[in-house]
Amino acid sequence: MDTLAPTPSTPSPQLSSAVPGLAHEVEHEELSQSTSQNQVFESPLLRESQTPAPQLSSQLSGEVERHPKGKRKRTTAKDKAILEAAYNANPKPDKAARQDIVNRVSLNEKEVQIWFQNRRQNDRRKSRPLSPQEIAALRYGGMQILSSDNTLPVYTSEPENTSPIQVVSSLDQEYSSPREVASPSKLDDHETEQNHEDTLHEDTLPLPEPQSQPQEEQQSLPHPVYATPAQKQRHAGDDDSLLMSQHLPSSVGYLSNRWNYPAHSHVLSTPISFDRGDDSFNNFPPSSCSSSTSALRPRLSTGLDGKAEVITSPPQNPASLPPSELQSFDSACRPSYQRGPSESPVTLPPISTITSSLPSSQNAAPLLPRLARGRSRDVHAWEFACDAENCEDALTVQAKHESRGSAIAAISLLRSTTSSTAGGSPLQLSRSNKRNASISRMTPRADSSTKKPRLTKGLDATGRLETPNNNNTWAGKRQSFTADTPADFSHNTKPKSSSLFISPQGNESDKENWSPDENGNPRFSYHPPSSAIRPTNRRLLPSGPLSSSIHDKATNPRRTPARHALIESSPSFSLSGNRTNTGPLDGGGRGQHYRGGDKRGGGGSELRIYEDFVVATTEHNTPTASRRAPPFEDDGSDEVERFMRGEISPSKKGDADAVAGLLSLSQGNWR
DNA sequence: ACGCTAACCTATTCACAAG
DNA sequence: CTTGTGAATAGGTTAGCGT
Repeated sequence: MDTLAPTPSTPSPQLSSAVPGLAHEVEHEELSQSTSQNQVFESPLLRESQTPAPQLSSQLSGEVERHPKGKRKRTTAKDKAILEAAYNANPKPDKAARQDIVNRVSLNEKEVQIWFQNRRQNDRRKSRPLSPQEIAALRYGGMQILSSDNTLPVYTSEPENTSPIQVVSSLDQEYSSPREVASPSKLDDHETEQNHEDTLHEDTLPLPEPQSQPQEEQQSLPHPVYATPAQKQRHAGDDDSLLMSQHLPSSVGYLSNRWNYPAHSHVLSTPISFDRGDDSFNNFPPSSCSSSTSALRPRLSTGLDGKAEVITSPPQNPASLPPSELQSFDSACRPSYQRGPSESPVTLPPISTITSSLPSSQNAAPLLPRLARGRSRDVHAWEFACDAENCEDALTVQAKHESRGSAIAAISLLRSTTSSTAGGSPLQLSRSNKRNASISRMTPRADSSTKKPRLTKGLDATGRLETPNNNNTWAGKRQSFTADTPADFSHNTKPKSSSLFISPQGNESDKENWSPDENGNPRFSYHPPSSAIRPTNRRLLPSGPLSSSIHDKATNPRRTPARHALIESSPSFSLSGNRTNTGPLDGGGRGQHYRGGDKRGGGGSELRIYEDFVVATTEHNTPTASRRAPPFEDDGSDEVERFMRGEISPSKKGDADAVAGLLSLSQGNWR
């Protein structure tokens, strides 16, 4: 929106006179001359009272709308362009660079600094890994699409024409890409199943039918290196990401970017978000181990031949798998995770990478400069490094997910993660933590002082893990949450759900999954229903509340699909009913975003589906589910199939919730 | 070891523009 | 009126420096 309102005085007054529409250079010179003097060290306040500024002030005042107290000036398009260029060149300009920029624009240093800050933040948000909820949301969205795609044909009389998109609930519309729309015909039972399986995993959609080319392409994924953005994208998608990218065109850009993030490191790292995961992730196909993994998996999977096979055995929890298998899983996955060369020393800052990928900018530039930076300020670099380092973690994580949770795996993950994090990069840790900071805030902290606890390695996951008693109290201890997981796996005790939620990283990110109840008391989003407590492999699935909440929201026409999907859905979908502020979407959770009740815990509720029977039971229980899922009710085995077939047609009303609920159900079913 | 400072970051709030 | 986005602010953290 560069449509900044150039105030009437438009042609950037200050310069305009001097340099109306000139190129930056020109502008630069002139400005530099004029501005440098004036603006350079203008007090921050200056902008407000730009008037005072000497010569230009008058002009400036014209250009930049002065914003008295409350009014804010918008950077002019021109300035913005300059800033963008500068940003692309170097997202974190040092003082000199900033100064230079200042000279070129009509902003003072402070403003420039802020601009960059905000820009980075913005960038970060975009590239930020999706939270589980978000992913879930997306996933569901994808599901819808898929289902719709698939299903429609089946159910609708017009198999071919029906554009999936149409079918797609409003929610997804934005997301639905042509691709997704894919072939209506493709659904066959297998497919359906398959879709189901990886649902979002389109890549895995092998489909008997040829059409799914995209998928084929996708399948070829496990490339460690992605030279092109496209590849990255693809990669990202190994699973979810891919899916997302496919599903989310518009927003997607941003979503997909997130996923790409890691890609650039050449490492197929699982999106961090996975790590954070709550179970929602588990449902996801292992991102990194796409094909191979899928093959290995005992659940619905794509055959090597690319055919979707439904493995009746519900996706198991790691627990169900013998260690050996887990191992194999793990190993299987690893290949895809191979560390790229870049992994080691992380040199490339993600953002820069991203930026580099961006068309406009001068790609090359960004990277080097950063390296030069003396301070390790370049968070990105470090983060990235961390990511890279974490690849292993990711792998592990992945493995974990794959395995669905062996205690061992989980533990190892947590530990490794922790250690790596701690040792390697505080940044990352901090980052992840910070990301969730809002959440954390929301969550009552036991320890806490008002201040945020320092993010130190020991404190996080590790600490928790080591904290003994965490395991049991299901309720109060959200913090132990992480720690619990492992235990859960091993024990299969109530916290089972927790296992689901475990964040591989084991750090604060887990908090994301925490959601304070209305009272502010900590609780797991998914409260294990009494049944939950049962020792079994049952896993909680999002459902009822979810759907309900979603439903409500979804119905709100006003909400943009994106929002729905991500924000609103997320909460609902999210295992944790509450999405914390940090929504990716909002990225940072702008306060405004909260409005919608994002904060509200939608979760609060009650819906928890447990793996096995859940489908059956839960469905019944959940209003939404019941509504939508009727078809499933009779037998569990086909549920998925049926679902995919569209019996549950996600009618537009299709409300995400419905779909979501179904999905979750189905998922639960698998598992 | 401390205190400072500068730079960053995240989360939020505010304003504004657009639908 | 709602939503999305950009500009600003507040509170924190970290690293480099000087004492």
